[in-house]
Amino acid sequence: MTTTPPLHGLDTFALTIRQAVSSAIDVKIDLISLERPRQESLGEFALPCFRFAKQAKLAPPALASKLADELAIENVNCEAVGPFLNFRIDANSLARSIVTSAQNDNYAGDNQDLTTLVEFSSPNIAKPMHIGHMRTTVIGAALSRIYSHLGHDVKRINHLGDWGSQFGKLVAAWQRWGSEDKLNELPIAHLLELYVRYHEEEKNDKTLAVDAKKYFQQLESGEDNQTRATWKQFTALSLTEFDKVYARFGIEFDYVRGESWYEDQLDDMITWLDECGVTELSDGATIVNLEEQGIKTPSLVKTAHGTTLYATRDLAAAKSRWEEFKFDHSLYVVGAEQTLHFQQLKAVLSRCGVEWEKRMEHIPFGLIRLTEGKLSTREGRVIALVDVLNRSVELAAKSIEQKNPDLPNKETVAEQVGLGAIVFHDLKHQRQKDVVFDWKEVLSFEGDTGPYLQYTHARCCSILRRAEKDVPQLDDIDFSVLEGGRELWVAIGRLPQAVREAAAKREPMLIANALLKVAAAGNGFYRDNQVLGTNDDNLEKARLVAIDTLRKTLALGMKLLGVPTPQEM
RNA sequence: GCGCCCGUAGCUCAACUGGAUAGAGCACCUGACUACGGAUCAGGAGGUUGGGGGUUCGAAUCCUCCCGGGCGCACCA
Repeated sequence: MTTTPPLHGLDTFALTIRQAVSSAIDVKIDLISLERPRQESLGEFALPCFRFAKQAKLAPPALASKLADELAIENVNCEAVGPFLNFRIDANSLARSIVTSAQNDNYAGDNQDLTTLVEFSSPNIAKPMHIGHMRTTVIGAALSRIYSHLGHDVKRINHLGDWGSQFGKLVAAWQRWGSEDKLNELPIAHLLELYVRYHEEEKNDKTLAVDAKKYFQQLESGEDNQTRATWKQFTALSLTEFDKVYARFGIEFDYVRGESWYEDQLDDMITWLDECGVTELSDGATIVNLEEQGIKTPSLVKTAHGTTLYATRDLAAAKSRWEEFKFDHSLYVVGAEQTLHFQQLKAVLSRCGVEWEKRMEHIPFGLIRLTEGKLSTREGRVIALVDVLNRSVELAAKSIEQKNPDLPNKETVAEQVGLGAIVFHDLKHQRQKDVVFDWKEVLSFEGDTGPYLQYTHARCCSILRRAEKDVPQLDDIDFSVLEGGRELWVAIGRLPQAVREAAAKREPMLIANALLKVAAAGNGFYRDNQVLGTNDDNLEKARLVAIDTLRKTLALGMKLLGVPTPQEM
């Protein structure tokens, strides 16, 4: 897979500069990596000369100024500032190059021939989705789109929590206190009520736990019994609810496969582990010892009373996916609290001697906490995901009523803005960090927010709409008119690198930050450069193209993140 | 107790993975012309990067020891 990646945005300039420096100081081009100057005013690229000073037998500042004198790069001016060499791209070719590049539909894209699995969202059946599910859903969906844009064949997998002893408990509760009427009316709420009641009464009623175990064994038996029928009903009802949420986020899965989907592969999994010679018995349970892999806690694949566990199912899922997809990458967008589980998973497979285990990767993210403490479904410390969405949309609607009461499609736009705020807020932070859920902050529409991007996008659409003509062809415009937009062109030109880095680090935040810079520069641009009504056809044409390029770039980035792009708001 | 993650402006977060004077938003203060949308823009104030020590040309970033917070540590998922 050593095809050279396509050059987008500032890439062409970076490459030219690196080539020139490489031959000037006789250092392999791979070793020359450009950085960003401290201040944008210094230029677009910087090269710290410390690393090459020794070989050149010059002090870093001397080398920098020597290079500044010697280098002659077309359309690039270089200047030494102390030990740094700063490169500044000629304004005209910057504008021309970036606009041309960003107008391409595949801007920041690639055609990497890879198969990438992304497992994300994965809510539990019979429980409402809460804000804890938001991060995996939003991050997973964003990563999927990013890889897709880079040409990967992406398989989105929703690994529903639809199996396990909890369903024995739920069925036990259902048998005692369940109500068909309530179930039909508010399915998830009723199931949650049963779940909570089970845990309350379990302490005093020992027969509950006995029943729960019995029902789960019935479920696992594979027979077509009453327990299974009940479970199927719960699953279907839950999925209907989940799908409503996914539809609002604009997310589609390629495979909705719960843990139960791997049910008939579990025996084979245990057999396979036995054949690999990695299993042993411990207190009646079947385990895989991982001490040699540096993990003290063994992986438990079968309980003493013969039922399978989370680990068993995930092992089966991993193997099944390998056999089906022969993936290049298999990413698990799952909370950081499950780090040990994934280490164990990979370690077990490693002990079994499979090579593809290395292609599996846990993408952890910090958990969402409330100011009152950790989320707990049982203790009622939850915020339902739909509540967050609804409140945000409601607030967006209010805002529209205030700012733009004549807007057509108010409801649709309110939905787009409300969701955009939430999605962007989630993706703005580094994955790994815990976040404290704060209504005020999540529902903010000002400053570095989703609505800010949407607003900038809408302003562009507005100008283009008022122009009442098609966006001019590129070969028909005078780029010298756009020389003043340096900040904007640089911001747009840096998006492709942000996309590549976001993909490599599995960190959508990098795109979010790059987009904020584009929007900020864009707002400055149309403030300083009046587009319409200048009575200068040449000027208007070029600036229309500029606005269209800004609009297009924002739309691309927002699409990757999952932030809707209304044309008016 | 052991392992992993985190600690940066009053608050929420950045800082190109070792580079230049640590940057944004919120909140606070000041300002924006009958110009394409004020969900915007321009400016001000705000910092001993939790603390000590070390590595080197150079540290928020790397190593080490403390302090503080979070998560996890086999018959739940």
